[in-house]
Order: sequence, then C-alpha cells, then structure tokens
Amino acid sequence: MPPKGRVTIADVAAASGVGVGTVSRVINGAANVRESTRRTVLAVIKQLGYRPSYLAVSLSRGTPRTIAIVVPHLTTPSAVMRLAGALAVLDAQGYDTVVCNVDTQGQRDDHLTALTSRYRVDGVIIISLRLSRQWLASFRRAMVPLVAVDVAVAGVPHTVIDNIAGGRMATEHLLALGHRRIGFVGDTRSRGKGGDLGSTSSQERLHGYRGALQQAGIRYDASLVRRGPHGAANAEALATKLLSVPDPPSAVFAASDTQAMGVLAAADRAARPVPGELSVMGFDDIESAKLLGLSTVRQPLEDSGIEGARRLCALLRGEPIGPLRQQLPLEVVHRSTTARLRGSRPSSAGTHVRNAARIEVSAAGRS
Amino acid sequence: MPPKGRVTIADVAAASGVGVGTVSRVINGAANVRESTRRTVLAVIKQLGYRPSYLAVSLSRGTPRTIAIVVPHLTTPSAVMRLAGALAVLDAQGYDTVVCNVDTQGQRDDHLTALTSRYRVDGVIIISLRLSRQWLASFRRAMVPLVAVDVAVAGVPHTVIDNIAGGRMATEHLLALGHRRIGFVGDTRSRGKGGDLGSTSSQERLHGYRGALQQAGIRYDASLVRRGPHGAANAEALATKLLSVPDPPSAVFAASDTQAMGVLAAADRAARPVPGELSVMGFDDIESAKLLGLSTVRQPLEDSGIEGARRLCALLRGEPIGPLRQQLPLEVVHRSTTARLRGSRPSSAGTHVRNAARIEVSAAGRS
DNA sequence: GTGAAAGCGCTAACAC
DNA sequence: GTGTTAGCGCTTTCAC
Repeated sequence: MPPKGRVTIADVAAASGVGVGTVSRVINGAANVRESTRRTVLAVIKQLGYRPSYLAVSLSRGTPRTIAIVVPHLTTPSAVMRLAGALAVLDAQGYDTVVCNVDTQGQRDDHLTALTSRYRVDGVIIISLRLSRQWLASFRRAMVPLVAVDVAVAGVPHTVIDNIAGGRMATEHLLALGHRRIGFVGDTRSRGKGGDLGSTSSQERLHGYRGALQQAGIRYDASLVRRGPHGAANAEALATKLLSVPDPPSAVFAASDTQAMGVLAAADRAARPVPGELSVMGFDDIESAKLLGLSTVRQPLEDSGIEGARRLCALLRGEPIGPLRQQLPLEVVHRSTTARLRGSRPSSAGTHVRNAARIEVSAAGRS
Repeated sequence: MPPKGRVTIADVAAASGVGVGTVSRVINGAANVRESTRRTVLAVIKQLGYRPSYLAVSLSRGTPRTIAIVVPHLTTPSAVMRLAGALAVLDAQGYDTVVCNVDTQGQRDDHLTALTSRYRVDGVIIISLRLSRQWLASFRRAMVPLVAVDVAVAGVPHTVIDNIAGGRMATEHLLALGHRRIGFVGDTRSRGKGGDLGSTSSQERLHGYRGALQQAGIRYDASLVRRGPHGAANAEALATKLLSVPDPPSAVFAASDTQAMGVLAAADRAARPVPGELSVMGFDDIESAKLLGLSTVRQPLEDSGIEGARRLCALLRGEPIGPLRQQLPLEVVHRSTTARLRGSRPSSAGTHVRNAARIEVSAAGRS
C-alpha cells in the first residue's frame, strides 16, 4: 500500500481517510480525537506497520532528547559504575544516551569535535577527563550544556571527591595501625602529548599521602613511591620492585583498587603474607574489593554518575542545580588486607590519627 | 546577527551573500565551489558559530547513522568487554552508538519497544539477551537490522561460543588433574517471570560439565551442583555451603570468572588452600582472572563485540556476512588455582582427557 | 559555479 | 473533532 520505501504518516492518513494532523494526534495521545477515529487510525498504523521517524519528530520538536557521555577507559570498573549510574537516570528521564569511549587523545578529539561542531545532543557528561582550555571554550561557544564527573572543570557543574583528603585518609589509616614505612603505587600523570588523558586523581591522592606522612612527622622517602601507566599489571610490576628494596615498606597505599590488586598479586609472588607482613590499602571500593577483602577508601562511584546526570537534566530544564562544585563523601573501609604492624602497640598517636580520619569523612562529605 | 535562536544554514547563506545550496556544498566539501566563495562561507560559519543540525542532516539524508546496543547487566566485566569491542568498530565506521542497559524485564521491554516502534537507529546489537518469539517478530516486522552476540537468535546473525564444549573443557581439565569429585557453581536459569533475562550460558556449561563427568564414568551428584542468582556474592554463599557438605569436592568449576572469585573467597573463608586443597576453575578470562592467577576457559569477549558490530555494518551495507552462526574459539588457560589432586598420579586417562580438551579447542573454533 | 525550489517526515497553529 | 498548512534545517536535483 505505501507507495515508496518507508511508510509515512501521510500514508497512514490516506489509508485512514483522515488528515495527517489527526494521525499525529492519535500517535501522541491528544485528547480531542473521536474514539472511533482513534481506533481506525490505530488499526491502520498496525496494519501498515507504520513507525514514526525519530528524526522527523525530533527535528520538528526541536530537540533530539539525547545525551552524550564521554568516558575514558570504559572497561575499568570505576568508569563502568559511573556510566551505569548516569545511564539509569537518563533512561528514567526519557533521554537516549550515546556513549563515547576514549582510549587515546585522537579518539578524545574526534568525539569532542563531533559533539561541539554539530547540534547532535541536548547535553554532554564528561567523566574523568580533563578538558583543555581550548575544548572548554569550544563547548562554551557551541553552547552545549555540559557537566563533569570526577574532574573539576572551571565554570562547569562538576561532581567530584576530595582526592587529597582521600589520600590522607588512606595513609592515616595505615599510620593508625602503626605503620611507618608506607609505600605508594599509582598512575603517572604524563604531561607529554602521548596518551595523556589527564586524570589527576592519582597525583592528588599522592599529595594526601605526603601530607599525612608529614603531619605524622615521617620523612618522605621517594624510593617508596612508584608510579606508572594505569592498570593492574603495571601496578604489579611496580609493586614487585617496591617490595624488593633494601628496607621495604610494611604497608602500601595503591591509588586505586585495581592497582591494589596488582600489589596484592606482587605480594603473593614475593611471598609476603597480607596483611601479616604487608598491609595493602586501595581506593574506590569496586566490586572486587569486597570480594578480596581489600581495605580501601570508598567513593560513591555509581552516585557520581547519577548526580552528574541528574544535574544535567536539571540544567536542561532550566532548574537550579546548586553549587557548581558538588563533593561526594569518602569513607575508609577497613577489611582484611590491612592490619596492625607487628610489634607496634595501639598508641595514643594512632588513636588520634584514627579520629582525624573519621573527621575527614565528614570534612570531605557532600557539600 | 542570526534573527532567532539557533543559527541555521540560511543565516550563513544570507550573511555570505550566497545561496543555501552553496553553503551546503562548502560544508560537505563538494568540489564545484570557487575557492574564494569557499573561504568566505567558511569565515562566516566560524564567525556566526554555525553548527549543522544533526537531525536535519540525518532526516534529509535518510539515515541517523546510529546503532543501538542492548546489553543486560552492563556492569559485569564480560558485558563491558563486549560493549567496548563493539563500540570501537562502530566508532571507526562513523556510527554513533546509543547504549541500552537492561537490569530488569521492564527495562528490557521499554528499550525493545522504543527500538521497534520508532525509526530511531539503523540497526541494533543484542548482547547476551534472549529474545522471545514475540520480540523477534517485532524486529522482523519493523525491519530493524539485528545481530546478536553471545546468544543464538533464530534467523539472525549471531556470534557465539560453544558453551557446552566450554563446560566440558573446564571439567576435563579438572578430571585430567585427577579430580573425581567436582563441584559446579553457576547461575540459575529462572524460568519464571521475575527478572529472568534469559541467558542460558550457565546452563549450557553445566551440560558440558555433566557430559564430561559421564564420559569419565563418574556418577552425577546433584549435591555438588549449586545454582543461584548471578554475582560473586551469591556464588560465595553457594560455594560456602558446597564446601561444607560431608564429602566435599576437591575441585569446583564456576560458570564464570566472577563466580569463581566468589568461590575463591569462600575457600579462603573456609580455610581451604587453593589449589592445595581445592582447585577452582572459572570461565571467561576477564581481567581479574589473570591477576588472581585463576585457571579458566578463555572466550574472546572483546572480539565477540567486534564481530557483532562488524557484521551489522556489513549487513547495513548490503554486504555478505557469512554464516548466520559465527562461533568463536575457546581455550583452557591453566594458571594457579587448579592443581593435581593430592595422591593422584598422572594417569593415561588424564593425559587422554587433556588431549581431548585440546582437540575441543579446535572443534569449538571459529566456524 | 551558483541560486531556487522541491522534498525528508513530522508537529503545531489555525481554520472550519 | 478534524483538515490544511506552514515550518523544523538540511540535501539535492535542475536550471541558469
């Protein structure tokens, strides 16, 4: 019956003996349509197998009802949790979501270019990806509504945690257990052009680590700090070397749970029982952390995605979104990979530090 | 300068003193445009901050250049790997990808309804999700190009593995190590209405397990088979009970690496050294498996997504896609969670089974 | 080389 | 209630 390829609203109108306007009303459930007409049209629609064109509808309505999420290293557990959180609210709000995975700078530029050079989506959520001044300007010029998650972007609503406080909390937990020689394993913040996707989380946690040591009156020992490309395998290699220095650390703080798993593997290989001879502290509290009994600093990963999406939706509706910087709470989770240093006794200093850590929880809490 | 809200191609044309046709040619890099005109128009575009409307372009061109991926339980490592694989090729092919995560039947129906009742995407990739006869019919009626990954769908191109062979390979690996009492921990295939997303992988692997036992002349012991909801936590609970039966198994085959991690946790809690007193075999070979030294059956997760996307693209281009059923190879990866049963000696039977497993690799290979 | 105009498929404002 | 029509912003003949 439909003359050409795709069956259109005009075909339905013709076959129903009504105007396109009426068909449109039926489709969109407008009230002012006679029940008998409605039924007829509905029947014809089904019979013809008519499907409204999303493109035509959106063009006419003026909005694609689509959001883009840009996320580096999608396969990492933390990225997935954030994505899942955002997807859930976007779904509920009736938005389609296009996902842009970014593993290289080239991919990042391609996606950001596409997003800013065409009117493609209603808004975009940037996750764990630093935006250069140039890109930020592009977004402003293009007037693309933007929110950031796990990365602070000037002038843009962002949902983050206090990584410095987090690094401090982790380290203080270890200090409170009597550890004095505490190693650090984390990502490099490569400043060069090659492959730098620019997350500074690891670096900030290192700051927190240094701060805690200093406050405890412990000299910073660069040989205890190892940094390299992200990923558990790299962390394992770093940890292996770290554990083989003359005076090895009795505890290691890894900048992420994934890296902590690498450290655990290294400890295993080096026959250093955990937590008997080595305490290991992670960061994030991903699924595996619970399973492995990994002590860690929990950050609300899924919530960060939820909040980012929620705020973007509010932004699009013109509603207030609260302060630009939204900070989510952190919490030390003591499980079985950290234990009191052998021979050390619960000191008042330790207790004090522990309390300090507790205080940090609220200090780093939701603003 | 632009009269109303959004600046359109007409604004650019007017400001450039040319027709919209010419602007369009410039944008799309058509050859027949005088260089001077081109430059003028380009300048105006930049000056006005003009961005072409994706919706208008797509409507006019007739295709959204967008693919939808429907995937249950996005947060599981295997799902993410598949998704990432598909995203990579879709990206390279210039398609946008909208991701539909599905955790409940309601979400599944919502997404499938949206996908089949409107002309929204050029095609869809279904991952690890069984389609009922009704849904399949809907896709056929709507003529939405469809491919499946990790699930066989009648009449639809699908990329899968031989789960039965995989289950057999895992079990034979354990048998070859001298184990006779081998437990199984896997997902329930809940047939009811509640929350069943219908993956039969676990069930099929169980079939393979039973087949291998039978072939080895070992009686099937139902008390050694534990099934429950997916997820490591549930697996841990199941394994804990499994290990506390009167005559506990010396080895456990978990239907996925995630569940194997649960089993490992249970073994740890029960103070059963792995692999000293308990061998644990997984399935999938996710990232964590390498780290934990988990013995497992490797399936090409990322490749499955790559292949699914590749075939959908071919389908859309009207190119041949080869056989409907594409089978990816399986491989036993022996790491450190499986070991020879204490007191058992390398038997000819064991060797034989091992070879059989090797043969399976090719038998289950890419078709 | 470039302008004018006819779609692409739909919504919404306006008549009747 | 329902038909008609003018956009929505772009691509693409078809003349000039």
